[in-house]
Order: sequence, then structure tokens, then C-alpha cells
Amino acid sequence: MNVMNDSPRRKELTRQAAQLFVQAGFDRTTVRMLAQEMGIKSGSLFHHFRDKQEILTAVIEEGTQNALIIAKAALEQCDNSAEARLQAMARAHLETLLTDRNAHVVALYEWRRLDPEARDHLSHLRDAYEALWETVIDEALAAGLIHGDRFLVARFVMGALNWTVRWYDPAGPRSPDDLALELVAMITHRPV
Amino acid sequence: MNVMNDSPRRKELTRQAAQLFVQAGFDRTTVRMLAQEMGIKSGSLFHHFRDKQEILTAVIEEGTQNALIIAKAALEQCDNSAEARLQAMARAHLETLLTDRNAHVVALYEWRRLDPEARDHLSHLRDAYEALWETVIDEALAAGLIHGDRFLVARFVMGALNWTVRWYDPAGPRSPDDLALELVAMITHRPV
DNA sequence: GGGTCAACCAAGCAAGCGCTAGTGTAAATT
DNA sequence: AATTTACACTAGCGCTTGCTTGGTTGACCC
Repeated sequence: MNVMNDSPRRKELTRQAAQLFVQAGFDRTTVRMLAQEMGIKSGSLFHHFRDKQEILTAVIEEGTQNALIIAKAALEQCDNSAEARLQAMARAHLETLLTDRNAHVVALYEWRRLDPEARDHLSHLRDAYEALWETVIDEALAAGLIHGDRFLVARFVMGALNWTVRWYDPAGPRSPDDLALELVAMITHRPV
Repeated sequence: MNVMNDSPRRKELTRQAAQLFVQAGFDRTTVRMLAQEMGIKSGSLFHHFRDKQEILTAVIEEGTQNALIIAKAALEQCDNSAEARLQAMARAHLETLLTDRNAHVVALYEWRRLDPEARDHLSHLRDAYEALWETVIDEALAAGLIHGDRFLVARFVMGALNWTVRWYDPAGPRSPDDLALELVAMITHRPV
């Protein structure tokens, strides 16, 4: 019923929606549940979002955009060595999981619930993020830091990292830094 | 309304359900869709399964049990070297993805839709499978084939492998064997 | 040849779903 | 002072959902 603006109100609602989507899954989160969490009535929700789908899109867009920003910043601030850049990307990835965990869990689990247009739009964002990774991995390959098929190595690393949302406990003894170090050590075969 | 038997009929229905769950997701697959795919009416479905939840449980149970059987067989048939055993586990994992892909995709994506009792029951099966992996990784660590924290290495490897369901194309140029070789090469740092 | 039983069907219920229509109201804008 | 905007409300429509009910069919068994 309204515009797709970027009001702070909408950002906050998106954040709350992400939490519910994680807890119950997108399909089982009703607009009434969302409204209650937001402290409004279900009808009022459609003032901020065209429909339920748009809430899902907003959640994933927010998370992916933040990941992209953080990763770019990390690459700019670190050393130029292939190893340092690899490490910076891994650490950035894991740090994003700390700050935007809900959004990323939703992105991983509910991607298929997006309608085709939204998926198309968001996949460009995701591709941009993955392109960063592939660049860094190419550099590591060129530097002789790692070996193998660039496509496969990239997929394996992304898999290992994305899988962390299923077991990583921010309150546990391991920091994102620890994990990043260990992962890079594993694939470069250098002692931690 | 009926028993939880292991009739071949039920196995076939379970297989068909898995396909629909992959295509549409568990929540969006209605009992009417399931019945139509099975060539029966929606009411008849409840002769074979107590409720919709039980179909999901059956799908995941079937897939996990097969994975466990295949992995055990692979370990028994391969050489005793740590590297061979690592390779055998990776290949077995990827071969299961070929034969039982639907069930495994469902297990990955719809796990959270299980009710607590089913989740408890199935997590024991999954733990048994992961225990196999941890054994093999411990052996590889003891043999000096790989290095690092056993917990983290196991999680990273499981992540890299499980992530393959999101991108691996069985019709593509790479066989499960190729992937297994490349993964083991990556973490042991030996040329392919 | 009566009894059993798995397998199926037609019909429908109660609940819940996403979303809409129409209205109220306080603050901002003109 | 008049108008617009932003945000919220109430009430409920039209539809789908998982599941139940009560009954039929045909193959097999002693």
C-alpha cells in the first residue's frame, strides 16, 4: 500500500522479522505473529511492506549488503599479502555471522521461498560477495599459497564457512579470529 | 490411524514425498499435493502415515540410514591408510548425494520443521554418522596427514561436503571421485 | 464362504491464512 | 487555517490448510 522506503522504522521492523523467521521459519511465521512482535496490528504491517514476501526480501537484502560492506572494508584495511587477504575475508565472514546472524540464517534457509524477481535481484548482491571471495582465492592460488581447482577450492571454503551458522556459538571459547586462523591454516597447511 | 510399518509401499511413497519436499519445501507441500503425486486421495495418505510430520521423519530417516550404511561399507572395503580412509569417507558422502539427493536436501533444509521427539530420534542417527567422520579425522591427525584442532577440522570438512548439495551437478564434468580427491588434496596439501 | 484386513475414497469440518477496505488521528507541510 | 502525510486501527472476506469420518473394495485365509 505504500512506498519501499528505507525509514529507520522499517529497518527495525525488518530486524524483528528476521528473528521470527529464524525461530519459526518463513512459512510458519504469520503476519499476525510479525505484527505482535512489532507491537502493532496485522493490518498495519502492510503500511510498511507491500506483502509478506517483501519482508523476507528486506531481511536478506539487509544482511547481504552488510556482509559485502564489511568484507570490502576488511580487504582495504589489511596487508597486501595473499595470506593476509585470505585471513581478512574469513574473519570478516565470521564477524558478520555475529552481528547479522539472523539475517544470514534466513538467507541460507529461506532463499527458496523468495519469488523469482526478488531472487534475481538478491542473487546479484550475493554474486558480488562471492566474486570477492573468488578474487582472493585466485590470488592465493597465484601466490602458491594453496593449490587445486579454483572453482572447487572456492566452493569448499565457502561451504566450510557458511556451515558455521549451524554450530558456531559466539558465547563459546573460540573467537571469529580463531576460526579464521584455523581455516586458513588448514587450507594453506601452515602451522597456526 | 495405522501402524508405522516398513512396507515397500510406504518406502515408495516416502521417496515421492522427498521429491515434493525438495521442490516446494515441507510447509508448502500440502497433503493434497502429496496424495496426487502418489496417485491416491488425500484421505488415503493417513492410512500410511500418522500425520504430515511422520512423512518428513520417514524421508530424513531413510536418507540418513542409507548414508550410514554406505559410509560403513566404504570404510570396510578400503585400505587401512589414513589417507585412503579419508578419501573413502568423502567419496561415500558424495555418492550418497547422488543416489539419495532428495532425502539429504530435505534433511539439510527441513530439519527444523521436525517436532522435538522426531528430532531427538533422528539426531542419534546423525550423530552416528558424524562419529564415523570424527574417527577418520582423528586417524588422519594421528598420522600427521592433517593438522589443527580436531573439532574445527571436522566441522570445516563436514561443511565443505554438505555444502555440495547446493552446487554439485551430477550431470557435470566432475565425478564424486574427483571431488573427493580434490577435497582430500586440499586439506592434506598433497598434489592431486 | 464368512471373516479379516490393508488400501482406498468422497465429503467436509474447524482453524488459520494473507490480505483488503475503510476509518481515525496526530504531526508536518502549505 | 487548510491540507497532506504517516501510521495505526477494526473488521472480516475468500480461501487453503491438516486432518477426520464413515464407508467401499478386493485380495487372501481357514
